[in-house]
Amino acid sequence: MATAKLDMEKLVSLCRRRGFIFQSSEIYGGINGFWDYGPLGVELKKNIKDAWWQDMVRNPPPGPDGQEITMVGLDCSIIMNPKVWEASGHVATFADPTRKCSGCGRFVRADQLWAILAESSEWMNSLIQEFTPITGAIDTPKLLKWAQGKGKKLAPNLALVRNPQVVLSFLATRVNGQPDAPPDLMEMTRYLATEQLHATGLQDPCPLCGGPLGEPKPFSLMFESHAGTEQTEESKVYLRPETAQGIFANFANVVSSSRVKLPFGIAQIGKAFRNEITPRNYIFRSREFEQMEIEFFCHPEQSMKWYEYWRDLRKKWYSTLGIKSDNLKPREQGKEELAHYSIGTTDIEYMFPFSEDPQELEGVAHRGAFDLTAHMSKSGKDLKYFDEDGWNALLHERLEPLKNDPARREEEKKKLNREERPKFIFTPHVIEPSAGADRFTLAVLCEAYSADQVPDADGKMEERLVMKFHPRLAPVKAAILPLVKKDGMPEKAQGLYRELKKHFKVEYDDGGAVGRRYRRQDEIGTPFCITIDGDTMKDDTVTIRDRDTLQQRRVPINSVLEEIRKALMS
RNA sequence: GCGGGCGUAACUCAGUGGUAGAGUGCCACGUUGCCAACGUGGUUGUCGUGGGUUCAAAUCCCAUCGCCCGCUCCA
Repeated sequence: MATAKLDMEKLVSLCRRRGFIFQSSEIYGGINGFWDYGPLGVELKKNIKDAWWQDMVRNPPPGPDGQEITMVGLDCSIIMNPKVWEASGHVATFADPTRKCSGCGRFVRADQLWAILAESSEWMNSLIQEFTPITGAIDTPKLLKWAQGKGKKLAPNLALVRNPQVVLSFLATRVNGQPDAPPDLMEMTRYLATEQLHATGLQDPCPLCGGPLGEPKPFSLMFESHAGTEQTEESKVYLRPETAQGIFANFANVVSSSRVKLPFGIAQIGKAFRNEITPRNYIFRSREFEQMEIEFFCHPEQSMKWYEYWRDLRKKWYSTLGIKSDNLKPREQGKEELAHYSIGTTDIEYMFPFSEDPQELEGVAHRGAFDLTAHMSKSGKDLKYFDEDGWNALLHERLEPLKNDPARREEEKKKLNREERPKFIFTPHVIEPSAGADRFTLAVLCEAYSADQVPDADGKMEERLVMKFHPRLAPVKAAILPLVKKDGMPEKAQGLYRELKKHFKVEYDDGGAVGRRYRRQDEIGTPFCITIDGDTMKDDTVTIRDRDTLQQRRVPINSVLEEIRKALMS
């Protein structure tokens, strides 16, 4: 743990120093849970998003039966009609009134308070054995003893524990005042939680520490804003907490406009916002983040096959971009963990250095027909799919034999329309591979970070900091370096630089000794250094230095483009 | 949100009431023919922020913001 934490700090420091990631609004003291990508960070993240788009949308691998699969893209607005979030369940789920304990600061769902107190509150379970609520009898000495013993440990902020004399006297007044209506368990508990009855009225206790709970307040993980001039409840809008709902809301548009047939997927990369209670672990859990999501629509009967396809494909994708499989942990969620709509979910997790446990990079969820059904019922629009191919095939099969008997043919057609056609109209099931672009960027940074030993000019071994990015993801693909700043080398090098920058992000650097320049490139993970030396001037060859092996190869200057391209395809 | 720790240059850090520092980096010039070379010169600060105590505050006190760790939350 100690070494893991150290690595993380070094990584954060490197990312700041070299311009990968900055804290947002730093000159104003920063803002918790928001991050900026610097000049190198933006290249890295863009490469990640481009790789995803290329490999999943433009060139997805064949499906489970070797067939080509259909993928299209979408880019939806961040703010949508708020009804979208009512339909998806986000408004309901997050509008749950929550109460904050002023003692320990923890939050309790208001509607679950008494259930939690009755079932899983440790101090309540202990306290309940000290009195006999059925008769309403109160054993004051027993309660006092509890308050001074077990109570001190279990419920340090409970009024009874903090000030037993006063609390018990309030309770006694109540019991003696209305002997015909003894307090029930709930009322008695509230008395025991109340220290200043006249000032505050009866209090509800925190199930964890016994402290008084505040008023219920709706706690939403969604950021709110207003659209339009008036800031009223009617103009309230939300910043999307996920990109997925924009896809569902556009399902019918895509089907009717782009000639796609089931099964097919819709992909989207975009920002999402969640007002996380505790943003933590660098860019891992931030309040503004970017998702790379696919909603893959398929026939319900084939959905398990597609679920497995995406689960396996998505894990493999991370490996092809240089994430060691040892650090990648697919984890099938347990039944109790699953969201209520999900038939199955696999989290693809990564062993980040900041945690002993693997943390989620991506969730591949089988969402069934939940989302389309929800939007159908909320919007009143038909989002079912009509399998025309299947229907036409059936028509052909049944009507072809009757082609010489028009009357029977017509009759059979009517019958099929009545009895068989509805079977080809259904709500597709959805497989959702939902990846975090920032989380993967962080994983790539963690995975790439390494220190090795290399000999310096005197042959002495010394530490070298190197970011071993996959060439495809590296923010800079190659550095063009004149060995020395004379004899026409800079000019020659600049010529090559101008040629290469048409194709890739490359850097030109003629400052200082070449060794220093190599190390600088190592630290930002540039896979290749192209050096122009004296021989280049004679025979138009250059050396290509490999970041990881430090080996140099001499190649013709006009083959450099192809050499880099080859590495990017690997 | 609670508890604990921390906050000084781009980075790592020293500085415990009396002139704000070091190393690294970065920039320029010279030199330099292959792995953080060398020389010379230069560069960087609201000491996180605000207030208080004091003749005097990076240093002591209070508040606040941010970061880290733990709790909690994570559809």
